[in-house]
Amino acid sequence: MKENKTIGEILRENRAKKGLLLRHVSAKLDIDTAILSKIERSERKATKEQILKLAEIFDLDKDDLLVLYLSEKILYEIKDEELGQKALKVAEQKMKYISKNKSGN
Amino acid sequence: MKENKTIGEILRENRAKKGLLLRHVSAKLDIDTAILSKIERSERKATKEQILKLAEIFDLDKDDLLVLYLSEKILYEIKDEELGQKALKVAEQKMKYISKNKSGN
DNA sequence: ATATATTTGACGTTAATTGTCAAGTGTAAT
DNA sequence: ATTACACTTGACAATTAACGTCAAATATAT
Repeated sequence: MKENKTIGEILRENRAKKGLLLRHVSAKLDIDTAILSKIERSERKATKEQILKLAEIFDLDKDDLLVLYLSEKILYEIKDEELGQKALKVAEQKMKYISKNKSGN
Repeated sequence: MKENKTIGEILRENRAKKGLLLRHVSAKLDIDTAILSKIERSERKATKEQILKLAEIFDLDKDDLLVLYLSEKILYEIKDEELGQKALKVAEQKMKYISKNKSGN
């Protein structure tokens, strides 16, 4: 039973839970409501900074939200690629290799 | 015993193996030698089209090279992120979920 | 020293991202 | 049915990043 909501869906749910309007939240982000609307409907991507602010606004765990955000960014890169799955696995391998060989490890 | 060459290193090795100069290969790609030089030293990313041409030029398996290319693109997205590993895993989960729910599956 | 191959960095151009704005749609209450 | 409000949509502008050229600098070999 895996959850599989988009970050946009999560943002919208949390905004509703707090009883906030697009207007309120977008003001805090200092952007037009139009953009926030699009972010919530996955029509646009948020910036990292916006994600961090949103985590604050909704009292969500920043790391959790960031992980979700980054995973969507990754998927965006390979969404139209046949070889996406394989590329992901190779990326993981490389990542492990890199962190193994980090100084101070 | 994992190989861990960059795509740039692979390209340079293969160019050497064929005894070709930057000039020769870059001409086929229709770009300046400067760019190819940078690609080989991982200072620039190639485009997908360039990767496909390079696979042809060096008689390499296109899928293999593309997977490598995509994996580097993915890593590029998260290279400075603490949460990169986690994001990759989540991306893989999502990816599986997506392909499960594809039509004609 | 010349010649050739590669590298470097300053600089355009193009394309993608991020945003605004104004008009449009949906919904609920008067 | 018109007013009011929340949200959505699409055309457009501004900013940033990607992609390229070019000419000068550096290396390497003859």
